[in-house]
Amino acid sequence: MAGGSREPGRTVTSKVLAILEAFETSRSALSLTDIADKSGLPLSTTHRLVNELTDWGLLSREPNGRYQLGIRLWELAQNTGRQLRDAARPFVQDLFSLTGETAHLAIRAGHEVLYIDRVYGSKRVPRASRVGGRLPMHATAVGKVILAFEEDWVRDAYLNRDLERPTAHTHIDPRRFAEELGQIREQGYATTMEEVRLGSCSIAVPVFHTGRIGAAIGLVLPSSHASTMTRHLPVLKGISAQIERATARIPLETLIGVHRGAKD
Amino acid sequence: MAGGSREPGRTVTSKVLAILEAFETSRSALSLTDIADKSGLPLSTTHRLVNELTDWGLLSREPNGRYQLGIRLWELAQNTGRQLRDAARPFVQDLFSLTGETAHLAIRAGHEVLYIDRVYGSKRVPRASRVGGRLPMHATAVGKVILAFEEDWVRDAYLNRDLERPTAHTHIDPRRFAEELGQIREQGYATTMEEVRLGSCSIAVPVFHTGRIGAAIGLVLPSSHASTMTRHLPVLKGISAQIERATARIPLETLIGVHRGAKD
DNA sequence: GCCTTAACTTCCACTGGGTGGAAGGCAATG
DNA sequence: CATTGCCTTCCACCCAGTGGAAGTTAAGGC
Repeated sequence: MAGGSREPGRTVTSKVLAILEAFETSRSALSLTDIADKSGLPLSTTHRLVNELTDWGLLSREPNGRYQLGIRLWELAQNTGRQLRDAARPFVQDLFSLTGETAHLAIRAGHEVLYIDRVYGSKRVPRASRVGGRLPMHATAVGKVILAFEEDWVRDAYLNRDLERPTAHTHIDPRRFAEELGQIREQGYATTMEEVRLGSCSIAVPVFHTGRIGAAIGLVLPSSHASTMTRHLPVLKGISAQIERATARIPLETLIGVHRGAKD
Repeated sequence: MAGGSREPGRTVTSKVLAILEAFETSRSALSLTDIADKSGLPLSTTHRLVNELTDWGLLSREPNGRYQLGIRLWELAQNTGRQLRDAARPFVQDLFSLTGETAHLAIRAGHEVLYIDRVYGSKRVPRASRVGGRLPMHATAVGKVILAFEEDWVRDAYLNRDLERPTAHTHIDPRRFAEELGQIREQGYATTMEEVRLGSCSIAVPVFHTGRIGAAIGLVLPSSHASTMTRHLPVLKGISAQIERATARIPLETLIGVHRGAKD
Protein backbone atom coordinates (compact mmCIF):
# COMPACT_ATOMS: atom_id res chain seq x y z
CA MET A 1 0.00 0.00 0.00
CA ALA A 2 1.02 3.56 -0.51
CA GLY A 3 1.30 4.38 3.14
CA GLY A 4 2.41 1.98 5.82
CA SER A 5 1.51 4.46 8.54
CA ARG A 6 -1.96 4.99 7.20
CA GLU A 7 -4.53 5.45 9.84
CA PRO A 8 -7.65 3.68 8.67
CA GLY A 9 -10.97 4.73 10.13
CA ARG A 10 -10.25 8.40 9.87
CA THR A 11 -12.80 10.25 7.82
CA VAL A 12 -12.06 13.16 5.54
CA THR A 13 -14.37 15.30 7.59
CA SER A 14 -12.39 14.60 10.72
CA LYS A 15 -9.23 15.66 8.95
CA VAL A 16 -10.77 18.90 7.82
CA LEU A 17 -11.88 19.55 11.37
CA ALA A 18 -8.45 18.73 12.72
CA ILE A 19 -7.00 21.37 10.43
CA LEU A 20 -9.46 24.00 11.57
CA GLU A 21 -8.89 23.10 15.20
CA ALA A 22 -5.16 23.48 14.77
CA PHE A 23 -5.78 27.21 14.82
CA GLU A 24 -7.45 27.15 18.22
CA THR A 25 -4.22 26.61 20.11
CA SER A 26 -2.29 29.47 18.61
CA ARG A 27 -3.23 33.04 17.98
CA SER A 28 -0.70 33.60 15.24
CA ALA A 29 -0.74 32.39 11.65
CA LEU A 30 0.50 28.87 10.97
CA SER A 31 2.77 27.47 8.29
CA LEU A 32 1.76 24.37 6.41
CA THR A 33 4.17 22.31 8.46
CA ASP A 34 2.72 23.71 11.68
CA ILE A 35 -0.75 22.71 10.60
CA ALA A 36 0.42 19.21 9.66
CA ASP A 37 2.08 18.82 13.05
CA LYS A 38 -0.85 20.11 15.08
CA SER A 39 -3.45 18.13 13.19
CA GLY A 40 -1.35 14.96 13.07
CA LEU A 41 -1.78 14.62 9.32
CA PRO A 42 0.85 13.82 6.68
CA LEU A 43 2.24 16.89 5.00
CA SER A 44 0.92 16.13 1.54
CA THR A 45 -2.56 15.40 2.80
CA THR A 46 -2.51 18.60 4.78
CA HIS A 47 -1.32 20.44 1.72
CA ARG A 48 -4.20 19.23 -0.41
CA LEU A 49 -6.88 19.89 2.18
CA VAL A 50 -5.47 23.26 3.18
CA ASN A 51 -5.45 24.31 -0.46
CA GLU A 52 -9.04 23.33 -0.90
CA LEU A 53 -10.10 25.10 2.29
CA THR A 54 -8.24 28.18 1.11
CA ASP A 55 -10.11 28.08 -2.20
CA TRP A 56 -13.34 28.06 -0.25
CA GLY A 57 -12.20 30.95 1.93
CA LEU A 58 -12.24 28.97 5.17
CA LEU A 59 -8.52 29.55 5.39
CA SER A 60 -6.66 32.54 4.14
CA ARG A 61 -3.07 32.74 3.08
CA GLU A 62 -0.89 35.67 4.01
CA PRO A 63 1.69 37.09 1.63
CA ASN A 64 4.40 35.39 3.70
CA GLY A 65 2.85 32.00 2.97
CA ARG A 66 1.37 31.36 6.38
CA TYR A 67 -2.25 30.45 6.89
CA GLN A 68 -4.96 31.66 9.20
CA LEU A 69 -8.66 31.12 9.54
CA GLY A 70 -10.52 32.91 6.77
CA ILE A 71 -13.29 35.42 7.10
CA ARG A 72 -15.65 33.06 5.29
CA LEU A 73 -15.67 30.80 8.30
CA TRP A 74 -16.64 33.74 10.46
CA GLU A 75 -19.42 34.66 8.06
CA LEU A 76 -20.86 31.15 8.12
CA ALA A 77 -20.75 31.08 11.88
CA GLN A 78 -22.55 34.36 12.40
CA ASN A 79 -25.89 32.63 12.09
CA THR A 80 -25.11 30.48 15.09
CA GLY A 81 -26.74 31.58 18.30
CA ARG A 82 -27.60 34.86 16.67
CA GLN A 83 -30.94 35.10 18.41
CA LEU A 84 -29.45 35.17 21.88
CA ARG A 85 -26.56 37.46 20.96
CA ASP A 86 -28.69 39.93 19.04
CA ALA A 87 -31.42 40.00 21.64
CA ALA A 88 -29.08 40.39 24.57
CA ARG A 89 -26.39 42.66 23.18
CA PRO A 90 -28.04 46.03 23.76
CA PHE A 91 -28.60 45.11 27.37
CA VAL A 92 -25.04 43.93 27.88
CA GLN A 93 -23.99 47.26 26.45
CA ASP A 94 -26.24 49.02 28.94
CA LEU A 95 -24.66 46.97 31.68
CA PHE A 96 -21.26 48.28 30.66
CA SER A 97 -22.47 51.86 30.24
CA LEU A 98 -24.14 51.91 33.63
CA THR A 99 -21.23 50.40 35.54
CA GLY A 100 -18.17 51.31 33.49
CA GLU A 101 -16.84 47.81 34.04
CA THR A 102 -16.22 44.98 31.57
CA ALA A 103 -19.53 43.17 31.08
CA HIS A 104 -20.04 39.55 30.06
CA LEU A 105 -22.76 37.28 28.79
CA ALA A 106 -22.02 33.58 29.15
CA ILE A 107 -23.73 30.21 28.87
CA ARG A 108 -22.81 26.72 29.90
CA ALA A 109 -21.19 24.43 27.35
CA GLY A 110 -20.50 21.05 28.87
CA HIS A 111 -18.41 21.60 31.96
CA GLU A 112 -17.25 25.06 31.05
CA VAL A 113 -18.64 28.56 30.65
CA LEU A 114 -18.65 29.83 27.10
CA TYR A 115 -18.41 33.59 26.69
CA ILE A 116 -21.03 34.75 24.21
CA ASP A 117 -20.53 38.47 24.43
CA ARG A 118 -18.28 40.95 26.11
CA VAL A 119 -18.51 44.71 26.27
CA TYR A 120 -15.63 46.77 27.50
CA GLY A 121 -14.12 50.22 27.28
CA SER A 122 -11.18 51.40 25.26
CA LYS A 123 -8.84 51.48 28.23
CA ARG A 124 -6.58 48.44 28.49
CA VAL A 125 -7.78 45.79 30.88
CA PRO A 126 -6.21 42.44 31.70
CA ARG A 127 -8.48 39.76 30.34
CA ALA A 128 -8.82 36.08 31.00
CA SER A 129 -12.08 35.73 29.13
CA ARG A 130 -12.66 36.36 25.46
CA VAL A 131 -15.70 36.03 23.22
CA GLY A 132 -15.86 32.46 22.00
CA GLY A 133 -13.53 31.35 24.79
CA ARG A 134 -14.14 28.94 27.62
CA LEU A 135 -13.19 28.92 31.27
CA PRO A 136 -13.82 26.47 34.12
CA MET A 137 -17.14 27.10 35.81
CA HIS A 138 -15.88 26.97 39.39
CA ALA A 139 -13.36 29.76 38.82
CA THR A 140 -15.67 32.40 37.37
CA ALA A 141 -18.67 34.24 38.77
CA VAL A 142 -20.78 33.56 35.69
CA GLY A 143 -19.84 29.89 35.88
CA LYS A 144 -20.63 29.59 39.58
CA VAL A 145 -24.00 31.23 39.24
CA ILE A 146 -24.97 29.01 36.31
CA LEU A 147 -23.85 25.91 38.17
CA ALA A 148 -25.69 27.00 41.30
CA PHE A 149 -29.00 27.21 39.47
CA GLU A 150 -28.49 24.23 37.18
CA GLU A 151 -30.32 20.97 37.67
CA ASP A 152 -28.95 18.73 40.39
CA TRP A 153 -27.45 16.11 38.10
CA VAL A 154 -25.40 18.73 36.24
CA ARG A 155 -23.99 20.05 39.50
CA ASP A 156 -23.33 16.58 40.82
CA ALA A 157 -21.51 15.58 37.66
CA TYR A 158 -19.43 18.72 37.84
CA LEU A 159 -18.37 18.22 41.44
CA ASN A 160 -17.56 14.60 40.77
CA ARG A 161 -14.36 15.56 38.95
CA ASP A 162 -11.00 17.03 39.76
CA LEU A 163 -11.28 20.80 39.59
CA GLU A 164 -8.58 22.84 37.93
CA ARG A 165 -6.82 25.51 39.94
CA PRO A 166 -5.83 28.52 37.83
CA THR A 167 -4.73 30.49 40.92
CA ALA A 168 -4.10 29.74 44.57
CA HIS A 169 -7.42 31.41 45.41
CA THR A 170 -9.56 29.06 43.34
CA HIS A 171 -11.99 27.02 45.42
CA ILE A 172 -11.51 23.37 44.57
CA ASP A 173 -12.71 21.47 47.63
CA PRO A 174 -15.93 19.77 46.43
CA ARG A 175 -17.66 19.87 49.79
CA ARG A 176 -17.00 23.53 50.50
CA PHE A 177 -17.70 24.46 46.91
CA ALA A 178 -21.09 22.71 47.09
CA GLU A 179 -21.88 24.81 50.16
CA GLU A 180 -20.84 27.95 48.32
CA LEU A 181 -23.19 27.04 45.48
CA GLY A 182 -26.02 26.67 47.99
CA GLN A 183 -25.30 30.12 49.34
CA ILE A 184 -25.20 31.55 45.82
CA ARG A 185 -28.61 30.03 45.15
CA GLU A 186 -29.97 31.73 48.26
CA GLN A 187 -28.46 35.15 47.73
CA GLY A 188 -29.08 35.16 43.97
CA TYR A 189 -25.60 36.13 42.83
CA ALA A 190 -22.03 34.82 42.74
CA THR A 191 -18.65 36.47 43.20
CA THR A 192 -15.04 35.51 42.65
CA MET A 193 -11.92 37.00 44.14
CA GLU A 194 -8.77 36.41 42.10
CA GLU A 195 -9.90 32.88 41.39
CA VAL A 196 -9.19 32.82 37.67
CA ARG A 197 -6.50 35.47 37.53
CA LEU A 198 -4.68 37.51 40.11
CA GLY A 199 -5.73 41.14 40.21
CA SER A 200 -9.32 40.78 39.11
CA CYS A 201 -12.58 39.85 40.74
CA SER A 202 -16.07 39.36 39.38
CA ILE A 203 -19.75 39.29 40.20
CA ALA A 204 -22.58 37.66 38.26
CA VAL A 205 -26.32 37.03 38.34
CA PRO A 206 -28.41 34.38 36.57
CA VAL A 207 -30.55 34.88 33.47
CA PHE A 208 -33.50 32.51 33.39
CA HIS A 209 -35.43 31.17 30.44
CA THR A 210 -38.66 29.19 30.74
CA GLY A 211 -37.95 28.60 34.40
CA ARG A 212 -34.50 27.12 33.86
CA ILE A 213 -31.12 28.75 34.09
CA GLY A 214 -30.27 29.92 30.60
CA ALA A 215 -27.25 32.16 30.87
CA ALA A 216 -25.48 34.55 33.21
CA ILE A 217 -24.33 38.13 33.04
CA GLY A 218 -21.42 39.42 35.02
CA LEU A 219 -18.87 42.13 35.59
CA VAL A 220 -15.12 41.80 35.92
CA LEU A 221 -13.23 44.49 37.78
CA PRO A 222 -9.86 45.09 39.39
CA SER A 223 -9.44 43.47 42.78
CA SER A 224 -8.97 46.91 44.28
CA HIS A 225 -12.66 47.60 43.65
CA ALA A 226 -13.78 44.33 45.19
CA SER A 227 -15.29 45.92 48.29
CA THR A 228 -17.73 48.00 46.26
CA MET A 229 -18.59 45.19 43.87
CA THR A 230 -22.02 44.47 45.30
CA ARG A 231 -23.27 47.99 44.68
CA HIS A 232 -23.63 46.93 41.03
CA LEU A 233 -26.15 44.25 42.01
CA PRO A 234 -29.29 46.31 41.35
CA VAL A 235 -28.08 47.09 37.83
CA LEU A 236 -27.16 43.45 37.20
CA LYS A 237 -30.56 42.28 38.39
CA GLY A 238 -32.34 44.88 36.30
CA ILE A 239 -30.42 44.04 33.13
CA SER A 240 -30.95 40.34 33.73
CA ALA A 241 -34.70 40.90 33.95
CA GLN A 242 -34.63 42.83 30.69
CA ILE A 243 -32.74 40.06 28.91
CA GLU A 244 -35.17 37.52 30.30
CA ARG A 245 -38.04 39.54 28.90
CA ALA A 246 -36.36 40.03 25.52
CA THR A 247 -35.61 36.32 25.09
CA ALA A 248 -38.77 34.92 26.64
CA ARG A 249 -40.59 34.62 23.33
CA ILE A 250 -37.71 32.80 21.64
CA PRO A 251 -37.80 28.98 21.97
CA LEU A 252 -34.84 27.71 23.95
CA GLU A 253 -33.74 25.38 21.17
CA THR A 254 -33.25 28.14 18.66
CA LEU A 255 -31.50 30.48 21.07
CA ILE A 256 -28.19 28.77 20.88
CA GLY A 257 -26.82 25.84 18.90
CA VAL A 258 -25.77 23.65 21.76
CA HIS A 259 -27.48 20.83 23.54
CA ARG A 260 -27.72 21.58 27.19
CA GLY A 261 -29.13 18.25 28.16
CA ALA A 262 -26.17 16.22 27.00
CA LYS A 263 -23.92 15.11 29.81
CA ASP A 264 -20.87 16.34 27.95
CA MET B 1 -21.92 1.13 -10.39
CA ALA B 2 -23.85 2.00 -7.30
CA GLY B 3 -24.94 5.40 -8.51
CA GLY B 4 -25.71 6.29 -12.09
CA SER B 5 -26.18 9.93 -11.18
CA ARG B 6 -22.89 10.11 -9.38
CA GLU B 7 -21.10 13.36 -9.79
CA PRO B 8 -17.42 12.52 -10.02
CA GLY B 9 -14.92 15.23 -9.22
CA ARG B 10 -16.78 16.43 -6.18
CA THR B 11 -14.63 16.34 -3.10
CA VAL B 12 -15.82 15.44 0.35
CA THR B 13 -14.75 18.84 1.56
CA SER B 14 -16.97 20.55 -0.97
CA LYS B 15 -19.90 18.49 0.22
CA VAL B 16 -19.30 19.42 3.82
CA LEU B 17 -19.15 23.04 2.80
CA ALA B 18 -22.33 22.73 0.79
CA ILE B 19 -24.08 21.46 3.90
CA LEU B 20 -22.85 24.34 6.03
CA GLU B 21 -23.77 26.83 3.33
CA ALA B 22 -27.29 25.44 3.17
CA PHE B 23 -27.89 27.28 6.43
CA GLU B 24 -26.98 30.65 4.99
CA THR B 25 -30.16 30.97 2.99
CA SER B 26 -32.58 30.32 5.79
CA ARG B 27 -32.73 31.62 9.29
CA SER B 28 -34.74 28.72 10.66
CA ALA B 29 -33.63 25.20 11.44
CA LEU B 30 -33.54 22.69 8.58
CA SER B 31 -34.69 19.10 8.30
CA LEU B 32 -32.38 16.52 6.82
CA THR B 33 -34.36 16.61 3.59
CA ASP B 34 -34.08 20.39 3.45
CA ILE B 35 -30.32 20.16 3.78
CA ALA B 36 -30.12 17.51 1.07
CA ASP B 37 -32.18 19.67 -1.27
CA LYS B 38 -30.27 22.88 -0.64
CA SER B 39 -26.87 21.28 -0.90
CA GLY B 40 -27.78 19.13 -3.90
CA LEU B 41 -26.56 15.96 -2.24
CA PRO B 42 -28.24 12.56 -2.08
CA LEU B 43 -30.19 12.00 1.09
CA SER B 44 -28.07 9.19 2.42
CA THR B 45 -24.83 11.06 1.82
CA THR B 46 -26.28 14.07 3.54
CA HIS B 47 -27.37 11.88 6.39
CA ARG B 48 -23.92 10.48 6.95
CA LEU B 49 -22.13 13.81 6.74
CA VAL B 50 -24.70 15.63 8.83
CA ASN B 51 -24.36 13.00 11.51
CA GLU B 52 -20.63 13.36 11.58
CA LEU B 53 -20.84 17.14 11.70
CA THR B 54 -23.32 16.86 14.54
CA ASP B 55 -20.92 14.63 16.46
CA TRP B 56 -18.28 17.31 16.08
CA GLY B 57 -20.67 20.03 17.23
CA LEU B 58 -20.62 21.92 13.94
CA LEU B 59 -24.29 21.18 13.61
CA SER B 60 -26.74 20.79 16.43
CA ARG B 61 -29.93 18.83 16.45
CA GLU B 62 -33.04 20.18 18.06
CA PRO B 63 -35.47 17.97 19.96
CA ASN B 64 -37.83 18.10 16.97
CA GLY B 65 -35.16 16.54 14.78
CA ARG B 66 -34.24 19.62 12.81
CA TYR B 67 -30.70 20.83 12.46
CA GLN B 68 -29.00 24.16 12.82
CA LEU B 69 -25.45 25.39 12.90
CA GLY B 70 -23.78 24.43 16.16
CA ILE B 71 -22.06 26.65 18.63
CA ARG B 72 -18.77 24.85 17.98
CA LEU B 73 -18.62 26.44 14.55
CA TRP B 74 -19.04 29.83 16.14
CA GLU B 75 -16.31 29.09 18.64
CA LEU B 76 -13.86 28.10 15.92
CA ALA B 77 -14.65 31.20 13.95
CA GLN B 78 -14.13 33.62 16.81
CA ASN B 79 -10.41 33.69 16.14
CA THR B 80 -11.01 35.04 12.66
CA GLY B 81 -10.46 38.75 12.29
CA ARG B 82 -10.39 39.06 16.03
CA GLN B 83 -7.68 41.69 16.02
CA LEU B 84 -9.74 44.18 14.06
CA ARG B 85 -12.97 43.46 15.89
CA ASP B 86 -11.41 43.57 19.36
CA ALA B 87 -9.40 46.68 18.64
CA ALA B 88 -12.25 48.57 17.05
CA ARG B 89 -15.20 47.52 19.16
CA PRO B 90 -14.87 49.97 22.04
CA PHE B 91 -14.73 52.82 19.56
CA VAL B 92 -17.74 51.61 17.62
CA GLN B 93 -19.51 51.51 20.94
CA ASP B 94 -18.47 55.06 21.63
CA LEU B 95 -19.79 56.00 18.21
CA PHE B 96 -23.17 54.62 19.18
CA SER B 97 -23.12 56.18 22.65
CA LEU B 98 -22.21 59.60 21.32
CA THR B 99 -24.77 59.64 18.53
CA GLY B 100 -27.52 57.36 19.73
CA GLU B 101 -27.76 55.87 16.24
CA THR B 102 -26.96 52.39 14.98
CA ALA B 103 -23.21 52.25 14.32
CA HIS B 104 -21.40 49.99 11.88
CA LEU B 105 -17.91 48.80 11.11
CA ALA B 106 -17.48 47.27 7.66
CA ILE B 107 -14.75 46.14 5.29
CA ARG B 108 -14.69 45.24 1.64
CA ALA B 109 -14.99 41.57 0.69
CA GLY B 110 -14.83 41.18 -3.06
CA HIS B 111 -17.53 43.36 -4.55
CA GLU B 112 -19.53 43.71 -1.38
CA VAL B 113 -19.28 45.32 2.03
CA LEU B 114 -19.03 42.87 4.88
CA TYR B 115 -20.39 44.06 8.22
CA ILE B 116 -17.85 43.29 10.93
CA ASP B 117 -19.55 44.92 13.89
CA ARG B 118 -22.74 46.69 14.70
CA VAL B 119 -23.75 48.52 17.86
CA TYR B 120 -27.32 49.52 18.42
CA GLY B 121 -29.75 50.31 21.18
CA SER B 122 -32.53 48.22 22.61
CA LYS B 123 -35.28 50.02 20.75
CA ARG B 124 -36.43 48.20 17.62
CA VAL B 125 -34.91 49.46 14.41
CA PRO B 126 -35.46 48.23 10.87
CA ARG B 127 -32.25 46.63 9.72
CA ALA B 128 -30.88 45.72 6.34
CA SER B 129 -27.39 45.02 7.60
CA ARG B 130 -26.36 42.41 10.10
CA VAL B 131 -23.03 41.33 11.51
CA GLY B 132 -21.52 38.80 9.13
CA GLY B 133 -23.85 39.94 6.35
CA ARG B 134 -23.03 41.51 3.02
CA LEU B 135 -24.58 44.28 0.99
CA PRO B 136 -23.74 45.83 -2.39
CA MET B 137 -21.16 48.60 -2.07
CA HIS B 138 -22.97 51.16 -4.20
CA ALA B 139 -26.10 51.08 -2.06
CA THR B 140 -24.51 51.71 1.34
CA ALA B 141 -22.59 54.65 2.76
CA VAL B 142 -19.82 52.41 4.14
CA GLY B 143 -19.56 50.71 0.76
CA LYS B 144 -19.42 53.95 -1.18
CA VAL B 145 -16.75 55.44 1.00
CA ILE B 146 -14.60 52.31 0.79
CA LEU B 147 -14.99 52.20 -2.98
CA ALA B 148 -14.21 55.90 -3.28
CA PHE B 149 -10.86 55.49 -1.54
CA GLU B 150 -9.97 52.10 -3.03
CA GLU B 151 -7.30 51.70 -5.67
CA ASP B 152 -8.38 52.60 -9.20
CA TRP B 153 -8.49 49.07 -10.52
CA VAL B 154 -10.89 47.99 -7.79
CA ARG B 155 -13.24 50.85 -8.56
CA ASP B 156 -12.99 50.27 -12.31
CA ALA B 157 -13.76 46.58 -11.90
CA TYR B 158 -16.74 47.43 -9.73
CA LEU B 159 -18.24 49.93 -12.14
CA ASN B 160 -17.70 47.54 -15.01
CA ARG B 161 -20.64 45.40 -13.91
CA ASP B 162 -24.39 45.68 -13.71
CA LEU B 163 -25.31 47.23 -10.39
CA GLU B 164 -28.17 45.85 -8.35
CA ARG B 165 -31.02 48.14 -7.46
CA PRO B 166 -32.51 47.32 -4.04
CA THR B 167 -34.72 50.43 -4.13
CA ALA B 168 -35.75 53.00 -6.73
CA HIS B 169 -33.37 55.50 -5.09
CA THR B 170 -30.23 53.40 -5.63
CA HIS B 171 -27.70 55.06 -7.93
CA ILE B 172 -26.84 52.62 -10.68
CA ASP B 173 -25.70 54.78 -13.59
CA PRO B 174 -21.95 54.05 -13.80
CA ARG B 175 -20.98 57.49 -15.08
CA ARG B 176 -22.89 59.45 -12.47
CA PHE B 177 -21.89 57.03 -9.74
CA ALA B 178 -18.22 57.50 -10.67
CA GLU B 179 -18.71 61.24 -10.29
CA GLU B 180 -20.35 60.71 -6.92
CA LEU B 181 -17.33 58.67 -5.80
CA GLY B 182 -15.06 61.52 -6.84
CA GLN B 183 -17.07 63.91 -4.75
CA ILE B 184 -16.98 61.52 -1.79
CA ARG B 185 -13.20 61.39 -2.09
CA GLU B 186 -13.05 65.18 -1.95
CA GLN B 187 -15.44 65.71 0.93
CA GLY B 188 -14.19 62.73 2.92
CA TYR B 189 -17.51 61.08 3.65
CA ALA B 190 -20.39 59.31 1.91
CA THR B 191 -24.13 59.33 2.43
CA THR B 192 -27.07 57.31 1.21
CA MET B 193 -30.73 58.23 1.13
CA GLU B 194 -33.10 55.26 1.04
CA GLU B 195 -30.79 53.48 -1.36
CA VAL B 196 -30.74 50.10 0.32
CA ARG B 197 -34.06 50.27 2.10
CA LEU B 198 -36.88 52.75 2.20
CA GLY B 199 -37.08 54.69 5.43
CA SER B 200 -33.43 54.77 6.34
CA CYS B 201 -30.40 56.79 5.35
CA SER B 202 -26.76 56.53 6.30
CA ILE B 203 -23.46 58.36 6.53
CA ALA B 204 -19.96 56.92 6.66
CA VAL B 205 -16.28 57.89 6.80
CA PRO B 206 -13.18 55.91 5.85
CA VAL B 207 -10.77 54.19 8.23
CA PHE B 208 -7.25 54.04 6.82
CA HIS B 209 -4.46 51.59 7.55
CA THR B 210 -0.90 52.02 6.33
CA GLY B 211 -2.05 54.65 3.85
CA ARG B 212 -4.68 52.45 2.24
CA ILE B 213 -8.40 52.27 2.86
CA GLY B 214 -8.89 49.55 5.44
CA ALA B 215 -12.48 49.79 6.61
CA ALA B 216 -15.32 52.22 7.12
CA ILE B 217 -17.51 53.26 10.01
CA GLY B 218 -20.98 54.56 9.54
CA LEU B 219 -24.33 55.39 11.06
CA VAL B 220 -27.78 54.35 9.90
CA LEU B 221 -30.73 56.47 10.88
CA PRO B 222 -34.37 57.02 9.96
CA SER B 223 -34.85 59.06 6.80
CA SER B 224 -36.70 61.66 8.86
CA HIS B 225 -33.37 62.60 10.47
CA ALA B 226 -31.57 62.85 7.14
CA SER B 227 -31.24 66.62 7.20
CA THR B 228 -29.28 66.58 10.44
CA MET B 229 -27.13 63.64 9.45
CA THR B 230 -23.97 65.61 8.78
CA ARG B 231 -23.81 66.99 12.29
CA HIS B 232 -22.46 63.56 13.31
CA LEU B 233 -19.44 64.05 11.03
CA PRO B 234 -17.08 65.37 13.70
CA VAL B 235 -17.78 62.34 15.89
CA LEU B 236 -17.36 59.96 12.95
CA LYS B 237 -14.04 61.55 12.02
CA GLY B 238 -12.84 61.44 15.59
CA ILE B 239 -13.75 57.80 16.11
CA SER B 240 -12.18 56.90 12.78
CA ALA B 241 -8.92 58.51 13.86
CA GLN B 242 -9.00 56.55 17.10
CA ILE B 243 -9.54 53.26 15.31
CA GLU B 244 -6.72 54.11 12.93
CA ARG B 245 -4.44 54.72 15.89
CA ALA B 246 -5.54 51.53 17.67
CA THR B 247 -4.96 49.34 14.62
CA ALA B 248 -1.87 51.04 13.25
CA ARG B 249 0.52 48.69 15.01
CA ILE B 250 -1.25 45.57 13.75
CA PRO B 251 -0.01 44.25 10.38
CA LEU B 252 -2.74 44.43 7.76
CA GLU B 253 -2.49 40.74 6.95
CA THR B 254 -3.35 39.65 10.45
CA LEU B 255 -6.18 42.13 10.90
CA ILE B 256 -8.68 40.16 8.89
CA GLY B 257 -8.64 36.81 7.17
CA VAL B 258 -9.45 37.97 3.68
CA HIS B 259 -7.28 38.79 0.75
CA ARG B 260 -7.97 42.29 -0.38
CA GLY B 261 -5.74 42.15 -3.42
CA ALA B 262 -7.64 39.39 -5.17
CA LYS B 263 -9.97 40.62 -7.88
CA ASP B 264 -12.81 38.60 -6.49
C1' DG C 1 28.65 31.77 -6.18
C1' DC C 2 27.68 27.35 -4.29
C1' DC C 3 26.43 24.40 -0.64
C1' DT C 4 23.11 23.43 3.12
C1' DT C 5 18.86 23.48 5.25
C1' DA C 6 14.06 24.15 5.60
C1' DA C 7 9.63 24.53 3.77
C1' DC C 8 6.52 24.00 0.15
C1' DT C 9 4.66 21.70 -4.12
C1' DT C 10 3.86 18.05 -7.35
C1' DC C 11 3.53 13.26 -8.69
C1' DC C 12 1.34 8.81 -8.98
C1' DA C 13 -0.06 3.90 -8.08
C1' DC C 14 -2.68 1.85 -4.61
C1' DT C 15 -6.88 1.19 -1.82
C1' DG C 16 -10.33 1.78 1.76
C1' DG C 17 -13.47 5.48 2.99
C1' DG C 18 -17.08 7.32 0.47
C1' DT C 19 -21.02 6.50 -2.11
C1' DG C 20 -26.08 6.50 -2.97
C1' DG C 21 -30.01 3.58 -4.49
C1' DA C 22 -32.92 0.66 -2.21
C1' DA C 23 -35.20 -1.16 1.55
C1' DG C 24 -36.67 -0.70 6.17
C1' DG C 25 -38.54 1.96 10.23
C1' DC C 26 -41.74 5.24 12.29
C1' DA C 27 -44.82 8.82 13.37
C1' DA C 28 -48.53 11.71 11.83
C1' DT C 29 -52.61 12.32 9.02
C1' DG C 30 -57.06 11.10 6.90
C1' DC D 1 -55.28 0.63 8.08
C1' DA D 2 -53.60 2.75 3.98
C1' DT D 3 -50.94 6.84 2.83
C1' DT D 4 -47.54 10.19 3.11
C1' DG D 5 -43.35 12.29 4.53
C1' DC D 6 -39.22 11.86 6.70
C1' DC D 7 -35.42 9.61 8.77
C1' DT D 8 -32.21 5.61 9.27
C1' DT D 9 -29.72 1.56 7.89
C1' DC D 10 -27.53 -1.44 4.59
C1' DC D 11 -24.00 -2.90 1.38
C1' DA D 12 -21.36 -3.88 -3.01
C1' DC D 13 -18.96 -0.96 -6.00
C1' DC D 14 -15.12 2.17 -7.10
C1' DC D 15 -12.97 6.59 -7.53
C1' DA D 16 -11.52 10.38 -4.52
C1' DG D 17 -8.30 10.33 -1.26
C1' DT D 18 -3.93 8.99 0.16
C1' DG D 19 0.95 9.75 1.53
C1' DG D 20 5.86 8.47 0.56
C1' DA D 21 9.02 10.11 -2.50
C1' DA D 22 10.92 13.17 -5.68
C1' DG D 23 11.18 17.90 -7.30
C1' DT D 24 11.23 22.86 -6.52
C1' DT D 25 11.90 27.21 -4.38
C1' DA D 26 13.90 30.38 -0.73
C1' DA D 27 16.84 31.84 2.71
C1' DG D 28 20.94 31.85 4.97
C1' DG D 29 26.19 30.48 5.68
C1' DC D 30 30.77 30.60 4.25
